[in-house]
Amino acid sequence: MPYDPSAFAPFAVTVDLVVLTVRRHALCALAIRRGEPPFQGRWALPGGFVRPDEDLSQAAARELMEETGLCAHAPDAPAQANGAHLEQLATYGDPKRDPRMRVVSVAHLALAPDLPAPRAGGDANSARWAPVEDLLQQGGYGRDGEQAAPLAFDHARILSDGVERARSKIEYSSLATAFCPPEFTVGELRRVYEAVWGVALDPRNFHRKVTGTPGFLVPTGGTTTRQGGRPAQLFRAGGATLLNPPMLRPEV
Amino acid sequence: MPYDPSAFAPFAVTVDLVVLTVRRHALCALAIRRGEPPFQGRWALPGGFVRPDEDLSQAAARELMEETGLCAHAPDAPAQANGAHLEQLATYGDPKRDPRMRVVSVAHLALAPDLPAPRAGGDANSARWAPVEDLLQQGGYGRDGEQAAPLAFDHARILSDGVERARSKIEYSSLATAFCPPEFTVGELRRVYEAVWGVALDPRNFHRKVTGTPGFLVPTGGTTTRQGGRPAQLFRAGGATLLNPPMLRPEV
DNA sequence: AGTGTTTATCGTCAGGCAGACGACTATGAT
DNA sequence: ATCATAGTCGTCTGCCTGACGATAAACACT
Repeated sequence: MPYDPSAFAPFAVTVDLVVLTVRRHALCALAIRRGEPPFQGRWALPGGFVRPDEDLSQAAARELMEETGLCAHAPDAPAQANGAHLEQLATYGDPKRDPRMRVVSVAHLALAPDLPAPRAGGDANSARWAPVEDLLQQGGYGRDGEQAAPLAFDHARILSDGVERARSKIEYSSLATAFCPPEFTVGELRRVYEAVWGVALDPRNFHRKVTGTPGFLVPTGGTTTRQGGRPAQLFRAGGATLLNPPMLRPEV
Repeated sequence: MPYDPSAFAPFAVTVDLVVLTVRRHALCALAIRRGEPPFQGRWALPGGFVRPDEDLSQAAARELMEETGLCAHAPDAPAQANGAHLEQLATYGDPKRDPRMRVVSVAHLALAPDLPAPRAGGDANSARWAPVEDLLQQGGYGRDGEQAAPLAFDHARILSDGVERARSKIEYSSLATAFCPPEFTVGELRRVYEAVWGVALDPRNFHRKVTGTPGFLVPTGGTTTRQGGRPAQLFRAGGATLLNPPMLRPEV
């Protein structure tokens, strides 16, 4: 019986963002410290309400811009400088997920290159990049000895789902380049895979694989020694989005 | 600025269902004929409002039961007889997707074995299994010569996304068994892959692949000749959910 | 009873790709 | 000059897949 006016209750609809980047060989996510109850003082994912005239992806892109200054290039939007990959992740609507009211949150996943310090309404103290293991471990201690409180709401679940999506998606797509600056070396791309998967990869087999996949990497002609050692070729991301055959994640 | 009460507008939240099955060697979806405006008389996906005290997956399972009589076994629910696979697909929230009001729809994907005739509130004329190509082609003619009007709302997009999810997911998971009855033969499973992908597969290589993947199929000891020809072994779905290495979909 | 048809199942073989790893190159640091 | 670091090119072996031949066990005819 669709659309019987007495049959539906109003919901609040929000977007939450899992913004991932690779910093210092670790997969990190953007976390915001909550300034008000509930969960005051706890870390949470950035997010906010969807506006009445906004599509979900627009709302996610707007939040991403507000929190990080990144322009998202979704599949339907033109690519931009300093852009990030943005895609819908999943929707969370447990009736008790927000103690105040019924909130349905459409989570999005954003992948960005390493950035300068985050900003959150000018308050640098209330936003940070944190390794995802630190954010996900329950009741342990972070690297700085600070007690690691669980994330607010069901954000640990959302973050976990986002990380798993990223881990599996770089297997069969060229998405790992979204973690890299516009020009990058094969070694830098390999370190992205190593950080996201948390494993070590053989540099020689990795080089053979990525340079041998048509459309994955396009040489720019330049070289760099910013990682030390012998100069490495610079590449841009090629047009291919799907990797066939995929990059296999080592098991166990 | 989360949760400023003046900052959010109420939305209606619905679940829509992409219910897929394999009938007569074709991938079919459940379609409901709309009895009221807008899009009166057009075909649409089954769905309905999420109730105030219901989780999204509960709402989807309830709608599935109402429309088909199937009990969903989601990953967190116990398996049941006559059960179907159910998972969240994606969420659609374009401000204009429903002309009457702002509706955010959380689409779910259900996979079911071939069933008896569908029911829709007792009105058999308003629900049917239709090949997905018939539902997705715009302005053509269905097999029975009937003008094929596009699906209501953005349901063609939702159905298309659901079909693509199913097509890709049976590559790397054991999900194709969700289209089969509790006991099935290798040939029946192969016909599922052929119908979902729309290609012909080599029976010998397929047999080697599925019987050689540990945990995919468990022999029950029985045999059947319901497909004609030499008796075939019967199998149940094994415990494995991920196929490694995957079943590769032939390209082109 | 024999013949053809259908479906299932086992085997063989060649090519492609991945993991393991050796060898060499080009830079900066000591 | 030597070392450490990182990048790049090869080789070899084993596994998996695609392409197919061959056999097996049922049913439907004649």
